[in-house]
Amino acid sequence: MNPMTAARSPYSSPADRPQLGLRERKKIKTREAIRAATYGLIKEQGYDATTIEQIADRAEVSPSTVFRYFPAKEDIVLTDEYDPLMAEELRARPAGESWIDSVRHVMHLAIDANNREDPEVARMRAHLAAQVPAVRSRMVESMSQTGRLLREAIAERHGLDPDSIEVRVYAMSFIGGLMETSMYWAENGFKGELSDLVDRALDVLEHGLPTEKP
Amino acid sequence: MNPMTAARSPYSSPADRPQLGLRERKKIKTREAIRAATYGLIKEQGYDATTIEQIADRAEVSPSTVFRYFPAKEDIVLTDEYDPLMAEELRARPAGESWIDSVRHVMHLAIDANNREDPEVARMRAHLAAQVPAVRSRMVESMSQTGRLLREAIAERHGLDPDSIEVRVYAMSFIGGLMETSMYWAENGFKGELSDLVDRALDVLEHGLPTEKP
DNA sequence: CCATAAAATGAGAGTAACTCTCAAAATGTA
DNA sequence: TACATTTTGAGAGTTACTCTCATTTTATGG
Repeated sequence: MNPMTAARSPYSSPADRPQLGLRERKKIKTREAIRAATYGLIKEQGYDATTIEQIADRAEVSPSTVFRYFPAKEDIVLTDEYDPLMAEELRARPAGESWIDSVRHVMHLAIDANNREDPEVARMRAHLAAQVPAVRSRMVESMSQTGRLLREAIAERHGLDPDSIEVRVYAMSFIGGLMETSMYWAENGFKGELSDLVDRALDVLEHGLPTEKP
Repeated sequence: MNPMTAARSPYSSPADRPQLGLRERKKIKTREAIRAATYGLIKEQGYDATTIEQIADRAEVSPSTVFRYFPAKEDIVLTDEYDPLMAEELRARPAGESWIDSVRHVMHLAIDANNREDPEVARMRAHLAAQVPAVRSRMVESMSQTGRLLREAIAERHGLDPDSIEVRVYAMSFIGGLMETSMYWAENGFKGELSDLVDRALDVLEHGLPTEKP
């Protein structure tokens, strides 16, 4: 599942593209050039002030090419390719483990992988999602997509129909809760560990609100 | 709160604009003309094929005016002005009543009001939200906005900080669950009563998933 | 190594949703 | 009726995105 600030595949180090043809390697380089240009420009000017033309210029490709690699501007900063991996990971968890513990485990995995990759980019994504409606919206869409995988994992565990309203509502309430966790993190200046916030969020999703104020 | 397919204020019948000046009355008429034109065109051609220019033509105003009344195309079909009313209603519920029951009550109120107003439009909104990403996205934004009001009501009831991650996550999980309910309703051809689906959704949000498959 | 197929790129034209500005028209008020 | 205020329309400009087609670049088989 989307760890809310997901980057590339957790296991894709720069070294793992060995016997790819020149064509494929070039494509990867272009993709990364576009992304790097975009992050750079956004850091300098902000999201809205950054145009596709500027991105294309800095990445040394044409605007057409930018759109060939990413369907929309928001996707340049967001796209994560490994949501399916996480869903798989979820399903691979021992059947005896409680649902919440499985989610917790997978979320921690994802966050760790992400931090190992590029913690700054991870924060930038969360920040953009919190600030820019278009980015946030795209992120919600992406997480909802993942929600469909979630449903199946949930349904399997609980012996329910993945298309029942119960499972759908349950899955989406998780998505909503985790999305909000990311927003909270960004809005509060990335204070503390994201994993700790996720733990607190999962507690709420499991048990509801704590009974009394501390 | 957004009853997922909200229309105008539940209490605004055509008769309730009595001693408004000519100016105000005209504005309301223009607003409704734009909306009517939009719904008509969408029904005929679909959302994407309907342009602002066509809408302006049919409503007999200029495109500029359309944008003056609605900030974006999606807002023409969505805008509901009474989310705050629902939040107020929520807070007005007896303090002894359980949180879930309060939400249930208010949701039923909203759905009823909506059905009384224009059930076809209510369905059309849900349908568009399910089909058109831009509309769905705008709806999520709108519900999240409402979420902020929700937080306060929740915090008040539970004696918690409305800005704590716990309350935020809890509120957003409700939003997510109710949003999904609307999608489910639309995707399944509006079969059955929306209120019944909402009840089932709230059960899940309160108690988690049912233990066994029927 | 060369010819040829296949894929990727760039250039350019086109669309549609907005935004801004300014002058004209409609309305309210004295 | 005159004047101030508000609302509207017209038009120009920006930008994200789409489509098409010619050109370049890479892969492949002889």
